[in-house]
Amino acid sequence: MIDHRALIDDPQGILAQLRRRGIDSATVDDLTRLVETRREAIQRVEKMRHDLKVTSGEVQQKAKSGDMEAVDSARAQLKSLKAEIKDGEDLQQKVEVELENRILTVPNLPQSSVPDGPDESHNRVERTVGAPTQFDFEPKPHWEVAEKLGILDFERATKMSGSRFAVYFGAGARLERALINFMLDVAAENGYTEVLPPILVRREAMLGAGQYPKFIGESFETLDNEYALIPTAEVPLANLHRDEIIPEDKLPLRYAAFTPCFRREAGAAGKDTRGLIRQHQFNKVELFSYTTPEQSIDEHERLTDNAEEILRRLELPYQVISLCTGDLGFTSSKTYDIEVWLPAQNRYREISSCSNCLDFQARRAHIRCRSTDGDKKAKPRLVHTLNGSGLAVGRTVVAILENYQCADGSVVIPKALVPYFGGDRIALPAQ
RNA sequence: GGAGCGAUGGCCGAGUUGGUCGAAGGCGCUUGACUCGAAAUCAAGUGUGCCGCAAGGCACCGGGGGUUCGAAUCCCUCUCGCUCCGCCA
Repeated sequence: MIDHRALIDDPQGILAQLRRRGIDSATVDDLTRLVETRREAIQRVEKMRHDLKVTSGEVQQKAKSGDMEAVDSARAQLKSLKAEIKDGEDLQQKVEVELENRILTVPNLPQSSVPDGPDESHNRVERTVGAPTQFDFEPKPHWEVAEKLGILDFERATKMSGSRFAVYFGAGARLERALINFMLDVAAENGYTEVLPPILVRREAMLGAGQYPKFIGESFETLDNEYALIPTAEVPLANLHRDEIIPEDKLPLRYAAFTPCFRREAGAAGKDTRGLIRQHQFNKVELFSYTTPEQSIDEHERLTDNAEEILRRLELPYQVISLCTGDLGFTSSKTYDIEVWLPAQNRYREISSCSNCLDFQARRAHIRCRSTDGDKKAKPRLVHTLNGSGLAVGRTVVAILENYQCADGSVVIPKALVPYFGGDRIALPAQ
């Protein structure tokens, strides 16, 4: 959620930044008007409440002195004031609800270093690491590799769950598990505290993380609508410090969480229907940082590098791109996508997305920090939050199966993963 | 699932015949005095948000709603916690 104070202080500045994301001036004008209406409503109500308070005290004095006639007439008078206040409060609440509803649909302001552009074709490649894997045979898509090895079964998954699900068998299940452990260990080395959070959360948690109300249609909920299945561990991690004031010397706080993630993929009908790329349920290790406002720009680079480190250690070729304003996620002020090379698709595909939300999530979730050195009178400030996949596990399996496949159909296990996997190759099953 | 009890400031804990209570007291913390320094002692200060240029004002005693001129205090409801019973692992 953007800062509504800023709409009064610098509406032109806000408009200029939101324009880059395709928000028109009418929207900003509406919001600014609402903010001002709200202010007027508050001032009117507070004035009346003040009068009520003072006069109410006088009633007590009169009652004490036994002047019951004066008490009765004051009561009648206050009763009508009370009714006026009630009307004023209703109006104020109406304005505030409307402002809230409107402002919740406004995306975060992009950082100046974010490239402009309407769609992904304007994303900027920041760096490329490694070169596309070379083969002396035609590399197969991962689902063919996997089915031949007997480690992934998409058809049987439909028996219990329908499309966009997979069953892992044997070495496949083991590979997924090895990757999870490997990623969590690397995260721990980099200073992240491991967290195993609930994956069923209340709607307020979805709101706090910025998923709701915008993406209600993307989520799975329980039948009573009491709980939502998390679409990413970002949701529980962003709510971890709800309503807290964190001493600044504790920041940055870094967390890594392995969780399953659940997404309807409502807008993706027909896309990536084969294989592990786009599933309703997938595993992910998520990295999350809470920082002071001063730290977040640097932390964004660090967090992205921590995610890249997984690919470097697995010796998988990748590139890092900076999303343009039109491709930026709702809550993000700047996002780096890490894309891994997939030989069978002959292109790079997203395997991680690292975003700096600045104070956008913190404002909704009431997460603040306070200076710890000297200045005890310092006002609490909103923290900055950052998140990134480190990495999407299923897609990492895809990348390994495709990049490490051999002509005979077997798959080599990346060296860094051998101790976790307990072997250096997935061989074809004996006939 | 049934019955009962509870939720107050960083922590502990008063306040529940409604009235000046943002809230006693203690602890903790900050600053000052004393001290070579520390401890002890003494004094003062010590929540958050919103509106306001400011002075100041308004709100908040788990969340929401109600009664009343006036509610931390009364009523309803939700969430969370504890105790007992039942049920399940």
